[in-house]
Amino acid sequence: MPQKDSGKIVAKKGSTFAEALKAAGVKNAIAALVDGAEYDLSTVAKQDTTLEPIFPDSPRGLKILRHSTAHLLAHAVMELFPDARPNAGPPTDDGFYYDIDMKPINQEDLERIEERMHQIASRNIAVERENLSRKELLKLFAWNQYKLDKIMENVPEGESSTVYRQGDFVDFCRGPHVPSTGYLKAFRLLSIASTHYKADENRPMLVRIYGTSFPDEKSLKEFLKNREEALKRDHRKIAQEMDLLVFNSERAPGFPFYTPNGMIIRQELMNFMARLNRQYGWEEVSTPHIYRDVIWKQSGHYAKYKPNMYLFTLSDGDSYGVKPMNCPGHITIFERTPKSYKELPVKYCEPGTVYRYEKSGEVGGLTRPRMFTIDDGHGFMRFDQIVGEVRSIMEMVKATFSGILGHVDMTFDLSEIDKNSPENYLITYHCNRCGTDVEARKAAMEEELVCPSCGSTDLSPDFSTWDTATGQLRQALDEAGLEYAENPGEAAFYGPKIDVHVKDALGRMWQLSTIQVDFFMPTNFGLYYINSESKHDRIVMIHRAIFGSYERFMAILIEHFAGKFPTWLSPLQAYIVPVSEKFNDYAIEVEKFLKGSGIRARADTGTETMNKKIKIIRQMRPSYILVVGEREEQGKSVSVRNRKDKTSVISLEEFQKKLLKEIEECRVEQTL
RNA sequence: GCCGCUGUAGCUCAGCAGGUAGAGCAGCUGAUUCGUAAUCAGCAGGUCGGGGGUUCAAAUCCCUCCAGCGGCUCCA
Repeated sequence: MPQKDSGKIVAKKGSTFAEALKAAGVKNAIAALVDGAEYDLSTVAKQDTTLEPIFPDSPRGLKILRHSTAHLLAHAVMELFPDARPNAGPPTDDGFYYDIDMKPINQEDLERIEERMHQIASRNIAVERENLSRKELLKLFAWNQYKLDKIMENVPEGESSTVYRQGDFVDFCRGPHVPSTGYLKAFRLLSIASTHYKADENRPMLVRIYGTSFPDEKSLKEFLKNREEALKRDHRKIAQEMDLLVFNSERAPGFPFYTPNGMIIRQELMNFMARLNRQYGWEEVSTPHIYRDVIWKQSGHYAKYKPNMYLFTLSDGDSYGVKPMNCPGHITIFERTPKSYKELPVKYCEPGTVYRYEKSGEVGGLTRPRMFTIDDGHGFMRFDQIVGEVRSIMEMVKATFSGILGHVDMTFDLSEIDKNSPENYLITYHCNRCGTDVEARKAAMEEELVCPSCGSTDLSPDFSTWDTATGQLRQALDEAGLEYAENPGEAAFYGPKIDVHVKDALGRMWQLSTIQVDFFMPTNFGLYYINSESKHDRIVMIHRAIFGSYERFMAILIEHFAGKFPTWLSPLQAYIVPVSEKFNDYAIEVEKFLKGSGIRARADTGTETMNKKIKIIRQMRPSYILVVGEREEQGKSVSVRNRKDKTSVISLEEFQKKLLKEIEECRVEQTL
């Protein structure tokens, strides 16, 4: 059993951390924590040192374990492929990888490498840390340009750094690592991929081997089982089985086509959102999909987004762009009349379909399509209204996910400006000579920023607008009692934002909702309102989406529910099977009765046997299977089989009543 | 876009030391009328992703294009 926190352990001067832990009766530790820094167990205390053991089942320990397993991987590769040149092998969220310059390998090679890793692990070779001077390091790794690059980048002239050695294998590394290869027991190589050195297309291609590692076999098995489950739930596979959508790779690569079944789910989600929007004061509008290029120039999308847009020019010379975003359309509606401060906020929403050209290698399934529909909303408001509106949107977010998933496990990010690189953002600059304020995003400018009134180049960034807006987002989160992570540098260039992540049934986090404050576009479009002093004042826009996109959200729901949608979303709510042809009439009667109240019911009067029908319909994942025969016909009842294969006999009217209630309430669990 | 893998019937896949295609399911026809996870028989279905080349002969070998999948953020 892994040990719990064993309180304070002191390594006496001159003894190793391993000895100290042993003396304290601590077993299974793989490293030690001293003042927040991680150390090898072989570290010798320079003075009496208070340390904390790191166990492999803790987050820190797991990282170390996986990092060591990455070394083991490189070690095995070097034994099998002496020409290989390892680059980098870090731990990741659920395992590790190692990037190696070598000839492409196949699945068999992967198995051989894994086998060799087990061999090396069982040799239980000590993993030893050595401190070497820069010069020694460069000499040691003279054979490997990648390591040389790292040494030169990371070890200043005249300084030293560390390597880790296990037998013949040595790696330039900060560590810490497990004491010996024998600590690595439960690991598995998962896949072969490839990657450019430093993610730069112009640099050489490296083989990336992914793997994972756990403290024990049981956790590994669990992980692999989970992974397999995720594969089984792949939305592309289930969407195929349930006939929800198709892709036609020749006619429209990357564009989803919804079939009638898929459209049912999509439509239900849209209805759900439409209702919520009405409830929270978001008015639905509809905007064109194609615009003259002038609007894209004005919005700034051309400057930043042009390579991802579908553009065309007609024979009369007019150029058009298909919309990659909905905001310009909503702005066009908003600006049709001047607005008084009393009218704000104005909130428009639309299930807005956008088209974005994704490079061929980037498209895939519903998560990266080239066309998707955002449950988009743009609020136009005064500065002082941000907090209230953000809070209201947060309520919508909560209502949405607790309503659809039945529980809410969410995390929040507050993405802020990186004040060290103001040039990347649209901010105000204050002229130090004449006091004029000018707004600019320096990174997008070709010439130096000068004061528009006096021509001075002495301008200082003024973060006050950003600070206020960020403060308002923070306040909204605080007032809602939510915990959140603050991420400097993650803001959009036009304003700070809140991102919402939701956990699915497999424990994966998905970024869904986003709430963004925007100063940029209102400026570009010259949006204003008339304040109480009859003066023009600045409009602030909030962009928000709750599902994100219908496509992506559907994909996530498919995987979350493994296709077994709550009844209100299910394309087939009642599948009716007559016991034999004799009862076809009653089956049709049941179908008609249920359909009459809007239930998606289908009687199968085909010539197959009942058993076969039940078997085949399984992949369509109907909510309920109704078997009807003589008894049911006599008693005007149905034999109901739910998704857990529980059967019950109930009167037809009662069934209809209960089903309607289940649908009406968007119940996640079946009630029958 | 780049790298690797893959592309054979509606679906899942076999065939690939080169000798012009095969199975199961789905579909169609007929028989069967059946109480909760596949009744039986027959039929039909593919210019093997597109194009080019090598060859007497290409699904199979070579080139090229297209598409799908996994990666291309985690840094020693």
